[in-house]
Amino acid sequence: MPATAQDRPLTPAARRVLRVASDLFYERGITAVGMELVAAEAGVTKKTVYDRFGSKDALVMAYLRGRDERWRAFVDERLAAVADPRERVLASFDVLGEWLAAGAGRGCSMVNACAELPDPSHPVHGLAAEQKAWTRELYARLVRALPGEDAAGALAGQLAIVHEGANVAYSVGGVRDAAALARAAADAILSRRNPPTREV
Amino acid sequence: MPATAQDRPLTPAARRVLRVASDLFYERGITAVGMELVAAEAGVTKKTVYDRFGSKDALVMAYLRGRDERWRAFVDERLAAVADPRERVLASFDVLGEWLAAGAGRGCSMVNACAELPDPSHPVHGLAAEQKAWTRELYARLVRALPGEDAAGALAGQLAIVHEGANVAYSVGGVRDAAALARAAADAILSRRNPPTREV
DNA sequence: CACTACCCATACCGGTGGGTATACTCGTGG
DNA sequence: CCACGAGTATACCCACCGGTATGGGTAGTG
Repeated sequence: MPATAQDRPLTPAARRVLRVASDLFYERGITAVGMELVAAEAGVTKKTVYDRFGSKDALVMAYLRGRDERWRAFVDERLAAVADPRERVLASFDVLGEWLAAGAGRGCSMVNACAELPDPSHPVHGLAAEQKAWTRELYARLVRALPGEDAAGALAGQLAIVHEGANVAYSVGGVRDAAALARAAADAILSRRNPPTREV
Repeated sequence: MPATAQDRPLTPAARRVLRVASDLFYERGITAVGMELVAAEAGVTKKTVYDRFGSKDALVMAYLRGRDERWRAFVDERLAAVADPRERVLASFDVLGEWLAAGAGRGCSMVNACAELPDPSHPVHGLAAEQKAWTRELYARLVRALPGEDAAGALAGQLAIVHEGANVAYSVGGVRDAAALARAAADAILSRRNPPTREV
């Protein structure tokens, strides 16, 4: 394991740097934000930033990992409160809607990062793929909890696509009710082989 | 109208520049590709590039407009060959699959451009929003052709989201059969209120 | 006490990138 | 015949950016 990936708890200054960098990278873009700005905004010297994180790439990875962690925790927490398996699938889109409304309307940080750092060998792409796989796995788990569902893989793939699409439609297309539309789409997808109890 | 938006036919050198720039911007990213490289790759001087296009932003806009035009023409041509209204909606996802397979796996140029140029006042965002609106309108038209469909708007929004999601799932998530999954999702969405003739 | 971890301040370097300036060539059409 | 549009070639400017270097300060701890 490379020494860059320190698992030691972050120092106070490093926490400030990471918090500021996360906001700046997400809202203004990774390439558009220089290390000088990050340091200044965090009330810290550039040297401190490089002492703690080593490089801009490493700071970017920390930013993306942190955001992803917060997102997963948010989803897990919200979905745990929903009992009905079918409703839990649909609730995931309400969660997305909440997340989108709370954010800066800049869409998925992973998608943005992949667009900004197009080199496929950049670690960002691995992280993004992993994140998308997590989403598919999430839906696979949720779908398997439905009564008598067999083709969990295909269904999960479809739901993940709807999920992704809502994100883009909201941020790039300006579709304010993207999450609601996505929920409706998911409802239709589920109703195909797995109609809600007592539907017409 | 600003003088920058010249409608005069492009000179041969300008065409070469635009073609080369389109490939480079799409495959390596807008920010990562400098004007010097574009000029060199097109066998042209930087001065020529600036004489023809005025600025990098203008060249980027021309690139995006051209790509969008090609995409729309491709869709229109392919869909015109499909007679059945319902099948035509589904065929739009086959068209997307073909387009994705032929491309460099770098996803939607509009989404990428918005990620790379996050300033909301940048003209790219307007263009991207317009493009997404076109997609929704496309699906609205296709849906209105279905027998007895009333809620065309909501359906079109859902289909557009699926469309967008397939694009992202393919390029960022590495889901090779994203288009097929999207088609299946669209089928489910349509079957909700508009089942195919003679279904179980 | 000395050592280490953490942090501040400032200056610097090499590379790159968007954009401009100057001066010359060549073909075409009024 | 000459003016003009298109293009070549080269050099240049300036700003910014990732990253480094040096050097000093303070608090906790064995």
